[in-house]
Amino acid sequence: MNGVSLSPTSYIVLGLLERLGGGTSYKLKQAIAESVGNFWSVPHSQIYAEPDRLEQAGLLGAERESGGRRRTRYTLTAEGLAVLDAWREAPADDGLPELRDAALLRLFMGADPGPLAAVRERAHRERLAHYEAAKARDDGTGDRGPWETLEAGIAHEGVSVRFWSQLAERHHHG
Amino acid sequence: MNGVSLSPTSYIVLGLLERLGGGTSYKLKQAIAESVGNFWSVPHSQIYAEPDRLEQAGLLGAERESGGRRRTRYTLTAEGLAVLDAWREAPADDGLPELRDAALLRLFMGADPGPLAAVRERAHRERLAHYEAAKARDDGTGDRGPWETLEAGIAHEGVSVRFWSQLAERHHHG
DNA sequence: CCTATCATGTAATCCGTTACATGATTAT
DNA sequence: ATAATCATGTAACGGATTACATGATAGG
Repeated sequence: MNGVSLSPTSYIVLGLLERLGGGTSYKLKQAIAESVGNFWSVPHSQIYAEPDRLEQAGLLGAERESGGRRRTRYTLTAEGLAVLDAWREAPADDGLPELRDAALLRLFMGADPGPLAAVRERAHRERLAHYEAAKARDDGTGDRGPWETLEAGIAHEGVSVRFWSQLAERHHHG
Repeated sequence: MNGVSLSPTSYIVLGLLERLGGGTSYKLKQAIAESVGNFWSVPHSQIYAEPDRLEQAGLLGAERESGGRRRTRYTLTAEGLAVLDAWREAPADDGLPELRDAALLRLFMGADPGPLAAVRERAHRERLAHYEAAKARDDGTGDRGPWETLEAGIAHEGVSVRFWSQLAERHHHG
């Protein structure tokens, strides 16, 4: 029982390395960008720093190239897999998420809703379209997890579009 | 034009101090807890640290008690108000928010949806009820901003309840 | 009076943001 | 060859998280 405390970023790294069967930080970066990054992004400097920490903790093994690109390839250790499994099976004691929407913050603090709503409506419509395209490309044969979270994303983008478009309507002639 | 770069936390402090007409960090803490903190919380240590920074930057004035509780009372300076106004009037160039829901992360990474969904459905229902109670208490005479953001919160909690309850249904017998 | 909770901060550490830097490929 | 972009990191800084600490006030 070593007491390393792991962050969501840690589990993203562990989980994707499991799915990919190991890989470099750059590989992770790509994998995040097109999947989990849609609802939980990780800056690329962290994608290089975090596997290092996990290696120190014994959850990853690393092989470093000496020549060429000198890249480092990480793989899950048995302990890393155990930790990942334990996290998946643990009771979900996470706190509820917050919206943390900077546009809502401006609105709350008294910004003019008109321009704000117009900009946000467009942006959310685009993201919604992007998610729906991704869903259309999905043939349903892969893991369930990513598919479910995509559904969640679509649902939330839907209400965002409705919220901002209604707000825009109430303010576009005033 | 001094180049202090302000964070969302900064604007929360500035905006609430404007609304409250000045106050101590503890007063801010309470004000955040019952309003903007619902979608953008700030840890209490930051609520003590941030006004200090803003004072250094000349955006707040501070009066420190010498006896008793030795508390510090902050007020907006003219420059602070100008900065707050500029932010409210600026084009909304903020990036879209991310869900960053730890339960979605577990789901994505392969956790069993059943227990997860049951727990989250309950939690979101409670928060939804809490928001709706707050809405019922609102007599509509106050600022629009908080009311609009409350609407946004209700809408998002609604889809969260639907998402997790549907997921729970699909998994509660198997 | 004693204890619990309110009120008010400070400190250590860690993580995220941003910027810097540079070697490898690919395209022209 | 040269330029562009891909790939792979490092470093500095600041803000967030977490823990520690302690003086006031209220309730019993």
